[in-house]
Amino acid sequence: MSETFSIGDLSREFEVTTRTIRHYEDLGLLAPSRDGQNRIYSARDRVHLKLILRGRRLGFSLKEIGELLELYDAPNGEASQLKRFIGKMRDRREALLEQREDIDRVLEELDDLERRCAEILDSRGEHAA
Amino acid sequence: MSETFSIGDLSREFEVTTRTIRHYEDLGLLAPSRDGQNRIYSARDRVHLKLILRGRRLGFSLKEIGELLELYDAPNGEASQLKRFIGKMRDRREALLEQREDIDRVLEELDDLERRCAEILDSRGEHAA
DNA sequence: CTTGACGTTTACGTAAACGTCAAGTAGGCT
DNA sequence: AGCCTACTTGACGTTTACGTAAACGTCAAG
Repeated sequence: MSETFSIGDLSREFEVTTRTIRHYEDLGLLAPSRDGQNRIYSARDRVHLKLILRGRRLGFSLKEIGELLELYDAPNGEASQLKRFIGKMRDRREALLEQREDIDRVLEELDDLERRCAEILDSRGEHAA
Repeated sequence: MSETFSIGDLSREFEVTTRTIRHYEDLGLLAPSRDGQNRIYSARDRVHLKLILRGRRLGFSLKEIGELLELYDAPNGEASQLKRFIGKMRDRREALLEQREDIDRVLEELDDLERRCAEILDSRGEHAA
C-alpha cells in the first residue's frame, strides 16, 4: 500500500516542470516528506497537486488555492472558523456559477461565429475542415 | 443614436481603473476614437471591453483575448484564414468544456465540504449562518 | 571510473497585468 | 482669475508565477 512518487513522476504525469512543483512547495501548497533530502510524495500529495492544477485552470491565484486547500484539509477548527469557511465557500460557489455562465455565453458566441464563418466559406464554394 | 462614453464612464460601469482600460488600448484590444486628445468610446467599444473582462474572468491572457476579438470582429478574411479561425475556435471550445467540468467537480467538492462542516457544527449544537 | 539521469539549493531573470506617481491640458463653475 | 474635475502621457514600481542557470550530491550502468 501507500504508493509514493518522486518529483519527476508527478512532473511527467501532470506535465508541469519540477520547478513548478517546488514553487508550490515554497508557497506552502505542498509539503512532501523526505528521504534524505529527496522529496517523497504520497497519494495525498498527488491529490493536492491535482487540485492545485485544477484551481489554476479555473483562474484562481496560488494564494487563493492555498486557502481552498486549507478548506479541503481542515474542517476541524473552531466553530467560528468553520463558519468563515462556509462563507468563503459560498462566495466561491457564486464566482464559479458566474464563471459557468460566462463559459456558456462564450460557447454560444463561438457557435455563432463558426456558423458565420461556415456560411462565408459556403458562399464561396469552399468547405470547412 | 450612437451613444458614446468617456473612459471614466466605462471605468465606473465595469469597476476597472482607467489605467486598466488604457492598458488594454496599449495592447491593441481597444481602439476608441478621439475628441481632441480625449478618448471617446462607442457602444461597440463598450462591448469589446465587456468581452475583454469576460475573457479575463475565464482565465485567458490578454494576448489570447486579442485573438478572440479578432475572431469576433473579422470573419471577413481569406478562406485559409477563416479555416484557421474555425480551428482555433474548436480548440477554445474544448478548453472551455473542460473548464466547465472542472467547475462542476469543484462545486461538488464544495457541497461536500459544506456538508461536512455543517455536520461538525451540528454535532456541537451550533448552527450555520 | 566516468557518464547519465535524477535529484538538490540558491539566486537572479522575466513576462504579464496592471498600480502609482508626476506633470501637464482643457473645460466648467463662481 | 482661481479652482475643481476629468482627462492626457510618460515612466518607474509591484505582484504573480514561474524560467533558467550555476553548482553540487547520488546512484546505476557500462
